[in-house]
Amino acid sequence: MAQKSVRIRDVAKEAGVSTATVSRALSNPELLTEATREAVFTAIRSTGYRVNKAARNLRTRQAGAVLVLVPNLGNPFFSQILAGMSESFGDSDTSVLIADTKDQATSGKLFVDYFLDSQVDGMICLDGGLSGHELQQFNDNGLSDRIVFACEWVHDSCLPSVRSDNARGAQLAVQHLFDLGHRKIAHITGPQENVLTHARREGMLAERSRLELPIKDDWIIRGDFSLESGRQAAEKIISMEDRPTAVFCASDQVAFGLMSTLSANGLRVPEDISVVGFDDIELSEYYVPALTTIRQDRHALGRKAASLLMECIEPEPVVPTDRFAPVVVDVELVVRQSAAPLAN
Amino acid sequence: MAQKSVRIRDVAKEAGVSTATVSRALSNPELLTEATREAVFTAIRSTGYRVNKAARNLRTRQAGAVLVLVPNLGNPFFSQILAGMSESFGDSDTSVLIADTKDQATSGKLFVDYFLDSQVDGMICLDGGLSGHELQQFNDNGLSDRIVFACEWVHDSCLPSVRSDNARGAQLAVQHLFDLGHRKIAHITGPQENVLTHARREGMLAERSRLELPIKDDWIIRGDFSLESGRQAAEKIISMEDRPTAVFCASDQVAFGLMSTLSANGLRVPEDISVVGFDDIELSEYYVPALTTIRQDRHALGRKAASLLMECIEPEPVVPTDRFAPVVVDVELVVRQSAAPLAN
DNA sequence: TGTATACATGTAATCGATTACATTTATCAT
DNA sequence: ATGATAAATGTAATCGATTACATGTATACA
Repeated sequence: MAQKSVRIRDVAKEAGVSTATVSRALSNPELLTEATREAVFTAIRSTGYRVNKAARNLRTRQAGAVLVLVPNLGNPFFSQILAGMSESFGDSDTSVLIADTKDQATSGKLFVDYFLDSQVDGMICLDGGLSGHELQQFNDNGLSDRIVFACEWVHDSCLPSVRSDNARGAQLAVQHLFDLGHRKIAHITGPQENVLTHARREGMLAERSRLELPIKDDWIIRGDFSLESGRQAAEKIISMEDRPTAVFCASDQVAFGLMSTLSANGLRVPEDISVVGFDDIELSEYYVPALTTIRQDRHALGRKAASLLMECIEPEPVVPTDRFAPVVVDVELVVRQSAAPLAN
Repeated sequence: MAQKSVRIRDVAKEAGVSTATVSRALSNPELLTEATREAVFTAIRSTGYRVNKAARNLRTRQAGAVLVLVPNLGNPFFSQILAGMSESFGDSDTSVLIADTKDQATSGKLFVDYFLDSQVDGMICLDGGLSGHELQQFNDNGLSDRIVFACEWVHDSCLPSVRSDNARGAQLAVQHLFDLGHRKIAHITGPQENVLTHARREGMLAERSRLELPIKDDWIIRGDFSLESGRQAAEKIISMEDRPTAVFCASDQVAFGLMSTLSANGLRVPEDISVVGFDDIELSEYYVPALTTIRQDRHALGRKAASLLMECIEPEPVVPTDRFAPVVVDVELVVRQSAAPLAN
């Protein structure tokens, strides 16, 4: 690639040892005598040697990289997760490839190809909506032990995953609204087949019936986590004859879309309608009004997913008995201004 | 990596040709007879052969990957750019590594290391704030012809770059406010050393003097593109005795931070203060009020940066005479609700 | 027919690091 | 002193694809 080419042989010559010894100094320093080790490292420094990753990868049959599949990079929700991951991968000099599952340009390529082309050793998938076909391919190629799901997961597959306590989040949201006096609580869901949609919807329904709140079918409005779906939900709500007084949204983005459109139609948040989101992305604090929401510890999600994956793809993976039990990360209610006591 | 190991030799045997022929079928199909080519591809399909990238990379001294340096992945501004890039890289099966320059976890690693470790062939840098030290290292290693800047760039370096017409954007913003009757126009800048800060500030100053608008030093408020800096700027503005009637912000995020805090302090946008942003991220349309802003064609920026880089790192790079002239992408004023006619 | 030329394909060296196995040296018990 | 054992290091095969060079074959032209 570059013009320089200090090879391991050059270092060996410089240090007066064999290439094997140099290699060992790098990967198993404890096998060497203090003295030789020193000599090798001195030679490495004086020659400016850097190991050639391609050669190493070829020989060790590893890629030194992992793939992270993100449903939508445009959603700022994901950045902190990626930061958490790079923290865990940090020292292991594993590179992180990021692919957007919604990206038209790359959609021709199957994700299993990254493995088959020996480009990555493992994958963290933030998209629970992988097609059964894709998953089947992972299975067929014996790759399913190199996948970790984070945030989302695949319903009733037993792949390892890290996730927030979604049901608990939904419960906190509904309870908060209940405590503020609200009884007519609507919910804007995520996309229909999504596992998060399901977990949050069930959590909210459970809490709603525990509190014996009235249930109306059209207070469950289908969305898809996007700003635009929040806008559409707002239009539905505006046109209802029996309007809810509060709305729990499956994501902060939905809440923004909702509030924006309510406001454009003269409905004030929180005076006329209270709104609670889910995620607590950075912007939530700076929206008008500041969004009351459920905080996911995105950094922890990323960090844990990364270390879980590293355990899986290590040469001698530790296989704890509960390998398939999802790692669940706590959520937290963040009270701001978008939900207020019911006016009467 | 996986257990399977169909090697090029296996394909060759299956097709009754030599490994060289198989290799040629893949990289220079036109060298082969129709018949042999067919035979090879049939064998490839029947064996399920996939080229081993590590081996190819080792032999060709290429990495088949590029690095994209992003100043802050949490800023949704960058996602569309990445999408644009992956569109350009799409067919060339180049992998894209993304690194966040603000990422603590990776900050120990110098970016030049990615090259020296032969992990990437080129780099697109969205951060003009690379230290002189880093840049020097690229020079020292003869790597400066493998870098393309996008959005930001390094002042007075002659590295190729793709950028928006920032001065024009600033001009459009000021002119729009002027047309609405505003004369007292403030500006919240980006970080002090940033090239965008400079370009936009100068653009706004030029337009302001062209229109013979009053100039007050404390109407130029230092920010850093972040939500938080918008909040701080709002506090300064609120406490001014001679308040501007309109504010042009160096980024949408700043505008959000600003509006959020103005609003929390009882100042209405746009009735009391008009606000114009810069970027047009997706959320701008859904803020309350919807943000009037300068749209950057992020997709085009990404697409062009990627193809520019590909030209640079091709085996026989085309060296157009104007290699160092920045590629400039048009901007556009998007009128929404955050800027309104001056009330009097 | 013979020779020059272009074209298609094969042979084998090569990219640079890792590691199984071999060898040497040091340590220790008998 | 001798052999056994462990520790340190070296030798050389290997990972899998690419490609310079060699070889073989077909075509054209004299």
